[in-house]
Amino acid sequence: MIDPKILRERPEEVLTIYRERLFDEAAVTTAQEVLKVDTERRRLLNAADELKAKRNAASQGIGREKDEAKRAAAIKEMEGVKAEIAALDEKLATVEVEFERLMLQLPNLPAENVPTGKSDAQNIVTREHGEKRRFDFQPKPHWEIGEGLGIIDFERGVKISGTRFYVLKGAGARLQRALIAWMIDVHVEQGYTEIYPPYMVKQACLFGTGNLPKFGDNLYRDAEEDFYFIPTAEVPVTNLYRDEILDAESLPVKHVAFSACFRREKMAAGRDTRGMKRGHQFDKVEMVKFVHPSESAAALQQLLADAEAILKGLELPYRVVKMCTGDLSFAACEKYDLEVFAPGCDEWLEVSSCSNFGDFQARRAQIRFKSSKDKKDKPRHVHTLNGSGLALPRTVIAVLENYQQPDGTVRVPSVLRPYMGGAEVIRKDGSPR
RNA sequence: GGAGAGAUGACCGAGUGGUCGAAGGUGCACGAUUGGAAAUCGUGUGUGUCGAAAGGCACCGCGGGUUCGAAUCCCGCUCUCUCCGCCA
Repeated sequence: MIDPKILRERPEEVLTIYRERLFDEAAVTTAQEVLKVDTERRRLLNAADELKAKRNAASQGIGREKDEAKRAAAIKEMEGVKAEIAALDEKLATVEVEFERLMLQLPNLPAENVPTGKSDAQNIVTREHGEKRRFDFQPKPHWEIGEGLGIIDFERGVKISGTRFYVLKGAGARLQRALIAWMIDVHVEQGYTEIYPPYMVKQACLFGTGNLPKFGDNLYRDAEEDFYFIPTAEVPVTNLYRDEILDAESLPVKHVAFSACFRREKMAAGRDTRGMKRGHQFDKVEMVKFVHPSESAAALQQLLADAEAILKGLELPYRVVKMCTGDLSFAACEKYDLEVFAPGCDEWLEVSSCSNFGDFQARRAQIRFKSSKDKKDKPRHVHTLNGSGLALPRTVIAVLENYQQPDGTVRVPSVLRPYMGGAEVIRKDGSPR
């Protein structure tokens, strides 16, 4: 949620940003409605508060009044006031619900340094790292490598769960598990505290991170109870401190969490159906930070570097892409993607997305901080950031495709060998078919 | 799933219709005292919202109701604890 005060005090500025930076006319319209509703809201609020002040004063008087006749008269008068208050409160409640509903739909405002652009075409490749490997044979896509080695079973995945599901087996499953364990270890080393979060959360959590109300059609949920399956560990981990006031001295708080992620991918129907690039369920290691507002810009750069350390450790060629305003996600004010090159499918795969949300999520989730030392310090919203470090299936794809050999085997990246029982090469494991 | 008990500020705990945003204690912060500390004494110590300010309003698990007035009464819900059942 953006700060309602900014919208109220500098409406033209906000509208211009929505129109000329985000190219989001729906947001412009919504913001204009918010302004109207807000004016009405404050009018009703002031009127109701005034009457309540009158009632409270009178009620105290009634409590002290000994004269029965005067007492009865005062009560009689207050009955009228009571009805007026009830009427105003009812209107106010309606207006407040509307205000909230609209505010939750407004996207975050981009940071100043975010380039203006309408689509991903205006994104900027900030830097590239590592050379694309030169092959003296035709590199295969991961689905061929995986099936050849008997470590990915697409057919059975579809049989038991349907399209967009696959099964990892033997060294394939182990490779993924090795990556998870190693990545978490790296991030812990970087100062992140490991979290094992619930994979199912209450609806309020999704409003907190900004997935709801706008993106509900990408979420799985329990039909009977208030449970949503998390689309990313960002949701439970960010909500860890929902409705809390953190000690300013404890910032920055840095967490790393591994979790399965569940996404309906309805919007992307038909896209990336081949291989394991886009599934309904995938694993991801996620970093989440809660920082002082003055430090979030630097914290984003560090977060990016922390994610990049994984790709560097794996010795995979990657590039850093800075999102332009039009490609920024709903809740982010600044965002970078990390794309790894997969020579088999011959494309850059997005394996990480590192975002600074400013106070947007903190405002929705009411995550604040205050100094425990300085008594005059008022609670303020923290800034939240998160970034994948990294998304698993695509990292597995990149490893398989970049480390493949002409005979169909795959070398194990050296950092993973200790996590793979010392194995240096993945060979055909003798699958039952 | 069945039965019972409970939910008040950072924490403990009082409060069963009126000056209660909430006694008392602990903790914490600042000050006094001290060579320094402990002990002691004093002062202070929630959040949100509206307002230029003065100040107002709201919040005692959550939501509704009764009343001129609700932390206190009524209804619904959630959560926690104990016992039983079941289970990884």
